[in-house]
This record gives sequence, C-alpha cells and structure tokens, in this order.
Amino acid sequence: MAVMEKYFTHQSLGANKRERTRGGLLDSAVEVFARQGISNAKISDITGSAGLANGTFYNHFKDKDDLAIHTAVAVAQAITRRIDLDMQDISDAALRVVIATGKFLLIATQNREWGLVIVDGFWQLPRFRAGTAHYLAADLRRGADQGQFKVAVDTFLLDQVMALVMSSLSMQLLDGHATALADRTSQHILQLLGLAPAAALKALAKARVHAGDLPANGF
Amino acid sequence: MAVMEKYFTHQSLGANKRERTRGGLLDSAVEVFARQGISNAKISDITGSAGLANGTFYNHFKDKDDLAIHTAVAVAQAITRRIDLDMQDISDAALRVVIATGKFLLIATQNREWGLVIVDGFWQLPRFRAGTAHYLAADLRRGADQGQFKVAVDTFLLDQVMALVMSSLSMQLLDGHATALADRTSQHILQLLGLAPAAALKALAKARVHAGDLPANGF
DNA sequence: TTCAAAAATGAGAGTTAATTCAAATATGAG
DNA sequence: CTCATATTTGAATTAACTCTCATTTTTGAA
Repeated sequence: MAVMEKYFTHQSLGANKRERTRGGLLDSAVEVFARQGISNAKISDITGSAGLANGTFYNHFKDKDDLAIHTAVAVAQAITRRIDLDMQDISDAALRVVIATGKFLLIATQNREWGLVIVDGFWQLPRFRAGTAHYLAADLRRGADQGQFKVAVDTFLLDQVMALVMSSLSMQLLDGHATALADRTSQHILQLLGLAPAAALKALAKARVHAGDLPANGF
Repeated sequence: MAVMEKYFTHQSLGANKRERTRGGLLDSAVEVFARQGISNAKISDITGSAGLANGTFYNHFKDKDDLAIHTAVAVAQAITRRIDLDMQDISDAALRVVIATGKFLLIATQNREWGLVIVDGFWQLPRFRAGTAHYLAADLRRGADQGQFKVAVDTFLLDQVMALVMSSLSMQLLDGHATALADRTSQHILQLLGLAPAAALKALAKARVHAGDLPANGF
C-alpha cells in the first residue's frame, strides 16, 4: 500500500517543475477518483488535495475526462510494465497468463486506490481499453502461435479476457471479498482460450512454483 | 426496433394515471440515457422528452440514479422474462445457455436503445447486477446439477459470465461490429463453465436448430 | 546573479442543474 | 355529475462548479 503512495510524485522527482506538478495532480487524482468515483470528483477536490490552485489544473489537462483517461492509463501501464518485466524469463504462454493475472489482481487489490481507478476507468473510458491491452495481446498471440490457445486473437478476444479480469477485480474491491479469486479467474481465462479444465489446473499448479518472490503488496 | 418503442407506455395503457406517467418517464429515460449516457442526462431532458413538467419527475423517482436503476432493471427484466418464456420446453442446460445468450444479444443489439441502457447500467449500477442475474443463475444451477458444468455456482461465477455477455454486447453496440459475436460469446461461456471446446461446439450446433422461430428484431 | 520565459495563482463571471412548493388541474369512485 | 383526492405544473429558489485571465511568483540557463 505505502509503496505506491505518491507514486507519480516520486517518478518525477528529478524532472522539471512542469512534470512535478503533473505528477502531483496524477497522485491526487488517484486518491480522489478512488474515494469519490470519477463522476463525483470536482476539479477543486483534486487541486486542493494536491496543494495547488484551481487554475493550475488547466495548465496540464483540458478537463476532468482528460485527467481521468491519463490517470487510468498511467496506473494501468505502471502495473503491466512492471509485471512484464517480472516475467521476462517465462516463455510458456499459459503460465504467463496465469502469473500475469495473479500479479495484476494482487497488485490492484493490495493497492486499493489503484484498483478502483482501473475498474472505474475501464468501464467508463473506451479509450482506456485499447491503450492497456498491449501486453495481454502479446501473450495471447504467443499462446496461439505455440498452439496452446485455440483462438483467433483479435479485439473481441482481448475484450472478453479483460472483462473477466475486471469483473474479478471489481468484486474483490467492492464486495470486500477476501477470498482469493485470482485462481478461479485464471482458470476461466485459460478455459475460455481453449484449454481443457485439466490442462488449466496444471498451469495453475505450475504457476504456484513461481509465486515465492512477491513482496506483500505485489509491487 | 419499432416493436418496443414506447414499450412501458404501452405496458401501462390500461392502468391509472400514476402508472401511465411512470411508463412515459421510463420510455423517455431509455431514449435519453441511450443517446447521452446516464451521467450526461439531465432531469429536464427526460421530462421534456416525456412532455411533462420538471416537477413531475419527483412524484415518481427520488433522483436520477433512482430512475437509472429502475430503467435498467425494467429493460433487462423485460428481455430476460421474455427469453425464459421462449425456452420453457428446453431442458438441456448448455443448450439453454447458448440460446439465451444468442437471444439476449440479438434483442439487445437490434433494439439499440435497450442495449445501450443495459450496458451503461451494468457497469455503473452495482445493484443492477444482483437484480438481473436471476434466470442465468437458474440455468447455471441446472447445468451444475446435470453434471454438465463443472463449477460452483455463486455470485462470482454469475459475474464472470455476465461480464462476457456485457463485453460482447458493448463491442457490438459501440464498435458497430456487424459480425455476429454471439456464437463466440456462447462458446467462451460454455468453456468457462468447464465444457471441452468440442462439446461447446456441439451445443452451438444443436442451438442452431432451434433458431428458426425468431422475429427479425428478436422480440 | 540576472532576467526572460514558464508556471502558478485565485477571485469572480458565467453557466448549469437540482429541487421545492403553492397553485392549478385532472381523476375516477360513488 | 360531483367533489375529495391525487397528480401535475413551472417559476423561483438554491446550490454548485467550471473555466478564464490579469497578475504574481518561480524557474533555470547563461
């Protein structure tokens, strides 16, 4: 949780004032969007929480929607980039899908504000989906090439898989489900991709071996 | 399309004034929510389109969210009740899932306003999900009892299946995809539920036999 | 250190909508 | 047809919030 508080502020520590202010706005946006939802958030809530004047907002973003899309994409990319790095030495596509799903759900539930921003942004901002499916697409194509996944990899397939992940995240965040739904989610995804239930379970088991090296908050 | 224009007005034709006005508000809400989205709709857009004064709204609904939830649920229930009636003589659970999915997507794409209201409501109104999964839950339980579906039927499973249907509907409505995604959606659902890809395809084929009796707009 | 350019400020004009409620109107049971 | 009741009306009230811009402050390259 604490690791990524003020994440974008920290990211921009060396940069020029413009970037630093922008980072502060992104961090405040995460906090406010998570607490109130995008639609209930006022510009002044965000600038206030960032310790900035109202007018400053407009030096950086066109309006609230502009900020919302940048915030959601920035958060999602921070997570997916990180996961992809962690998996550099894993080549089996099914295994990659299970590990990525597990890590994604872990990070997004442990860092509640990030999870809420992602869920909110996913449903409300169509542009968000296209900008985020990048790494997932690569893994699905890999699995199709390896012959593990018996599917055509296209936008529709990406959307279906993302919908499963997002619905899972949403339930864990909103219904306060402590139960780890990550395994069931991964299993659903693999079966959707054409793996037999037995094969899906085997991939889940293999993934558990790799699970030792995670910090408590996943990041 | 035309069949369900002013649907709720027609439903309430015999009833007292209160019900008729309420029906008019629901129909206008469908129209306005579909055109502008729930969050951009103003109360006055809806009363205006219904030919009513602003104040009338408050005799019937607490606020916009109250109206939104009632509208989305009413639309979804009209569709699912109808589908359930159409399937009274079908007992095979896999077949029921395929047919229900196909009919649902057909109706919701052919009657664009209804589809848009459902999609919008699904993601934005948590209460909507619980109120709508009723018939789906019955079919999943049936399949689990029959031993076809190898799953535990709980809220999470319902959410996962609904997420697939909604993501499919969303793509067909927003991206203007003419391609029939219903079959792929059904296949994903059945495989998620534990059917092998071959068995899923067999159920799809069986469903095609039952497909002759649909009016063009599905309703 | 200097200073032109960049960035931040914040008060207020302008806009927009939600909601109330006293008065007017319509309803439908008898 | 009558009239007590239910419903509708819409102007007025209330409450926000967004976005602009003239001014002040800060920045960082030279």
